[in-house]
Amino acid sequence: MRSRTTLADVAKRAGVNVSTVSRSLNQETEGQVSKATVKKIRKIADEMAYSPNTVARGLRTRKSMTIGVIVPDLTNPIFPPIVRGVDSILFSRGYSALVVNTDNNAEIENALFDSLMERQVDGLIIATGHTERSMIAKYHNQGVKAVLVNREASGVPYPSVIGDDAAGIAAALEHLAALGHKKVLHLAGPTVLSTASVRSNAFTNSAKRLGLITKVVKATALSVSAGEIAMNKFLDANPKGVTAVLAGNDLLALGVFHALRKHGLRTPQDISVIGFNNMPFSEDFNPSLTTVSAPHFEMGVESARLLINQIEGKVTSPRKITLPVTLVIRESSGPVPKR
Amino acid sequence: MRSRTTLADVAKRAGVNVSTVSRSLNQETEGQVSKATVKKIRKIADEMAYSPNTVARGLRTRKSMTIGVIVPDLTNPIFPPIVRGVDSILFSRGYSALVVNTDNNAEIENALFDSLMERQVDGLIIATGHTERSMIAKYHNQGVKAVLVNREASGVPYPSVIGDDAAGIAAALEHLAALGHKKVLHLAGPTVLSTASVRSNAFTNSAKRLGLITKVVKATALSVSAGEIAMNKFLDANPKGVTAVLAGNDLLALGVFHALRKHGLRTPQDISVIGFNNMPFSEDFNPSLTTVSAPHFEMGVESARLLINQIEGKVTSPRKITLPVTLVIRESSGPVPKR
DNA sequence: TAAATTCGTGCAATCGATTGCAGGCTTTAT
DNA sequence: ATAAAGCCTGCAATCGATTGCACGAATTTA
Repeated sequence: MRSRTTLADVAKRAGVNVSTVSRSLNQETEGQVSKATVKKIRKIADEMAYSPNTVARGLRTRKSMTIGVIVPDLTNPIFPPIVRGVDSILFSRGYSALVVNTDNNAEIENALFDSLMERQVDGLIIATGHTERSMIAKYHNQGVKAVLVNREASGVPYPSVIGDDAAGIAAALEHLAALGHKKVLHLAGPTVLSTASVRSNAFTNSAKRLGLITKVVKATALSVSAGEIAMNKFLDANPKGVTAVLAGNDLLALGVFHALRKHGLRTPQDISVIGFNNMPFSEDFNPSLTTVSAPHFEMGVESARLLINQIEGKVTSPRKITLPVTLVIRESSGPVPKR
Repeated sequence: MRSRTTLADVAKRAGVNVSTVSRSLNQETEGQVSKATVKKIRKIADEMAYSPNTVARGLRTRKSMTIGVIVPDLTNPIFPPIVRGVDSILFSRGYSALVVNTDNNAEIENALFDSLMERQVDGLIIATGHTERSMIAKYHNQGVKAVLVNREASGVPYPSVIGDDAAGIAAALEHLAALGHKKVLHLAGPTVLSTASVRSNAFTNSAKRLGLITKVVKATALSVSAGEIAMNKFLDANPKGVTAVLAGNDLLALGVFHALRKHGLRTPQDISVIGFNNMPFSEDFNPSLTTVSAPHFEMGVESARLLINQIEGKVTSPRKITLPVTLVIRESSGPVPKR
């Protein structure tokens, strides 16, 4: 890389001290310099295509203008919208995002955390879902500013942004009940993941209120293959156990589709399926997936706002933002089959 | 953020100069310090949980250990795998990736480029597809190290990593020809995007070789909605014009599905559809999509390798890496309908 | 044994910004 | 007219590392 023009270069050409150049180019300090000088220096800086060295500035100001965004896996389609939401706010405020993937692995997460700290990130947006509090506690002990997104955060010392999972689950179950379903399976994710346990609890509560007969099975991960395996196992044991499945997320629901197909069952004629997230392309599945739509982009936006407020010491923002979700009814849910 | 322990802190506790600490902790320079001292300092540094300040180091060494990754849009599902491939290599070599989205907008791309330069990135991985050379030329003029990924790069001064699009298109057309198709439509992306124009040319060549009757229509973007709009228009004009469609990518193919459904046509009974990329979940579309599978993760891996070699001045690597692609036959392609 | 190396460590400059302090020059107030 | 206040600008320290150079001590060589 060719070396770029520095403050000193501009200063020399303008015949002034670097400090004057620095003050002239900075919004907050230009008042300390005469209008004429500011104008002259701005012009010269423009001509020389000066642009500040963020690294040098960061060293002096102890602010890197960089935010670490910790997600489990970017190839899970709910995360790109969150990241883009985060980015949209960060960029407009001059920050950049350093996105890292943990693959839900604590060891990797630790290494990534260290790497982010070495890079002097100004804060963290955490979208990983482990209920394990120790990691979060560690961050907090080190005085790290952070916001949690898309994960429950009760008892945790950070603000959070989540979708209204309980309301979403309730809406889904009401929809199934209205279609006449009485026996419903919840295919839950592993309870160590916070979204999984929240949705699982919501399922139990709502189902009881609606008087539904329920079963719950747990998948070992929030993935298509884990969903397929768990559902295959369930169907082998209880071929006619339920008329509907509420999955912990859309990936699990997709796994359910695969399992049902393998068992020769049709959706929704034999069994209805509902997912959660309304992830991209869920409308294009076969059949299109009834699911609870969560506002991932907005979640990213709000979490970035919260974090920046925290960093810049603005008024204390709400500790917890819950965004509304909506049930999107598509082909995969239908009336309970007639006997 | 609480301030972290610095070299000076360790030095004071060890009763030595910072330079000795620095040399002791660095792989390449520890030979300059006595074994005993190294051991003692390492121990103290460990106890004090010292970890280097990348910003300060970067200022001095003029290396930020950061790479800019420029993509059009992270929510396009082919990019997350590329990014993760890039990341897997970068992380293992101590680099971090700063991923930015241009939305195919030149103005935004310029602003992001400037921002990346200010952050002193050591190099760029460019996955945006504009055939526009000016931007790339500008990068090169500024002495920026870069690698292009998933885009044609002939006449451009940077190495590149691409899938073998021509072979993929050929395989797809041979498959259609074998199924008896004679009249095939190519739904191309906008020619300003390099992948679109490469595939379009490959289509024309292969089709001629196979003796197919062809039509080509261009969508205004590589997106589902652009594909749907273009295909609707085509079907309105030529209801029975072709028996198969080869789309420029999977998103366009999905748009074709939508348009066909709207026109009451079945896939593949009435019209076969083939996509390109084998993006995640294309196997779950309705019907599952026959498509050309491109190794996106590996493309990310190879591009990161190429870039690091370039940065670290290793042996000149090949200028262009072409990775093999494979046709994945699924439900959306079938025999030509009988009259 | 003396000279020449080698070894281990410290000193101080450097990377490119920001910023407290000081001082010269105007301007305003008395 | 003179003191007080304000306005500009420069000097120099600082952020936390890396690294060329120097120098005394230890080791090798002749």
